[in-house]
Amino acid sequence: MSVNNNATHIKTRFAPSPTGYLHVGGARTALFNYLFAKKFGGTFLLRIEDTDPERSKPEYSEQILISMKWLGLDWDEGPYHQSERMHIYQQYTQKLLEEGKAYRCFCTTEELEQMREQQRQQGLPTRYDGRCSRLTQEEIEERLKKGMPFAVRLKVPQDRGIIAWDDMVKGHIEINSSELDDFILVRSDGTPTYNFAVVIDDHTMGVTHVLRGEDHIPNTPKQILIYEALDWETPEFGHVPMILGKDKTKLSKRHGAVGVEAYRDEGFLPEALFNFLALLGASYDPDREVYTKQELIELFDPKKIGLHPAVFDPDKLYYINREHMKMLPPEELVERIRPFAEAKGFQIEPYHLRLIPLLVERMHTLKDFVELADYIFTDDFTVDEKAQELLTKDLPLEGLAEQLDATAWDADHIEAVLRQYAQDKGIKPREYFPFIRAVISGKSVGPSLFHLMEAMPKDMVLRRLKKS
RNA sequence: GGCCCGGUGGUCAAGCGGUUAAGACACGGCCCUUUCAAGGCUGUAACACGGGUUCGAGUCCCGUCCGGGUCACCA
Repeated sequence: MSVNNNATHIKTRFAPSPTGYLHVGGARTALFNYLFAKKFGGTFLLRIEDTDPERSKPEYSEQILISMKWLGLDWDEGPYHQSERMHIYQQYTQKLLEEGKAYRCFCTTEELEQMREQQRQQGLPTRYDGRCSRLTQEEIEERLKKGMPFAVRLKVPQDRGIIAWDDMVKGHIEINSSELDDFILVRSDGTPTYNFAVVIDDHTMGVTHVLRGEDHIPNTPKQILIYEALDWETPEFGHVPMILGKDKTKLSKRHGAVGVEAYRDEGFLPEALFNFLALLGASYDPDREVYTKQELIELFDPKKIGLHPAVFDPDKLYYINREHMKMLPPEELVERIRPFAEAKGFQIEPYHLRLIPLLVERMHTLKDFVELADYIFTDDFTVDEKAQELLTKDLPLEGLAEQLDATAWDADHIEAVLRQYAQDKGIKPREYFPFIRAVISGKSVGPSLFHLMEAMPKDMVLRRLKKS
C-alpha cells in the first residue's frame, strides 16, 4: 500500500445498501474509508446500492445519511444511486457480450436447481457447468427469437490460474480461478448483480482504494475477473475484520443496539463513537486510546488494523464517551445535553454551566446529566431510597437558611457555616452532611456537598432548607 | 462439506527471533473523602495444541483443533 499514494488522487467510497439503519459495523468501514481519504487529501464518496427493489427503501437511505452526518462522516461526492445508472451497466454488458467475454444464459431457475442438486448428490461443489457457453450461434438466435429470458454470465478464462492481490490489511491473498464458476453479471430482468455494478461504479467513479468488510473477500476474485474482462486496472483492496458480539458471533440485534442512531439517542457523543469505532480492532499508538478525529486522520493506516474479528465492548465505549465529555468545554457540553433535558421537559439555564464540572465525572452519557441532577431543574425531584431514610432522621434545620443567607455564597463559607451549625447542635458532620444533601437534592450521592451548594442558586437551596 | 481469513489475559490490543510478554477497559485492594464518582498506588489474569527450523520462537514453517466469512438471477 506504499504505492502511488502521492502520484494518484486517492478516492475511497462507502456503498451501503438501504435495507436498514446504519449498522455500527458499516459505520466503521465507512469511517476507515473516510480516514484514508482524508489522510491523503483524497475524496470520500457515497454510493447507495439500491438495485434490490425488494429490500431497498428510501427512508432507510435517508436514515443512513442522517447517521453518517451525525457521526461526522461527511462525504465529498454523491450520494450516487445505482438505480439511476442502469443505462451505464447495459453499455458494458453489450461490450462484454460482443467481445465474447460474457455470454447469455437461458437456464431457468428450476434447471439450475436441478443441476446443483445433482452436484450435491455426487459430492461435487455446486457450480454452474457452463452449458450455455457451449450454445451454437443458431441455438442462441433461436432462443432469442422465441423471446426466452436470459441472464448474462462472465466467461471465466479456463487458463486464468491463480488470482491474487495484496490486501491493504490482510496482506497477500490468492485463490485458484478453478474455484469460480461463470457467475451472473446481469439478471434476466436486465439489472446488474452486485459484483458487476460495483466494478463498473468503482471504475467509472474513479475509486482507487476499496476498504470493506472481510465478508467481501470471496467477492474480490470475481471482481478482479470483471476488471480484467473490461481491461481496467484494479483498485487497491483492503478487507477489515468483522465486529463480534459478546458471544463472539457476528454483531447483530441480538446483542443489543447496532444502529448508529441508537447510540446517538442513548447520549453518546459522535466524536466518542467515532473514536471507539476507529479503535475497535485497531491500534495506532500503543499508549493511547482517546483521540480526536483530526488525530485519527493523521494516524490512520490500514496496516494498523488487526487481522482478527473484534468483540464490541460497551464498557470501553462508555469510557471513551466519558473521556470525550471531559474534553469538551462546559459551554459546549451543555449544548449537547440540552436536547436530552428538553426531552424530559426541562430547560437548560445559564447556571447549569456551573454544575458541569461537578457532574461530568460521574456521567457516562449525555443523558446522565438529567438523571443525576434532576434537582437542579425542578423542586419536584426524585428522592432515592437512601435519601428517604436520611430524611426520616428529622435533624434540625431551623435557622440554618438564615445563617447561610448571611454568608458569602462560596464553598468555603458554606462549609464553615455548616460545620459550625452541626457543632452547635451537637451533630457529627458525618451524620449531618448527608442529611443536608438529601434535603436539597433528594440524593444520597453526588458531588462535594459544598461545591454543589455553591453551584446551585442560593435561593433554591435556602428554599429547600426552609421547606423541610 | 469446498474455498478463504483468523487464533497474545474476560475484552481491545503492543510485540515483528533474545522483553521480568507493554498499555487500556472491566474486576479486586489501598489511599484520598461528608457520599458517589474522578484521581493516585496496587493486585489477579494471556502467547489454543503438537511437531519442526534455530544457540534461542508469541514471533518463521507444517499439521491439528477452535472461531469467523462465503458458496444466489441478495448486497
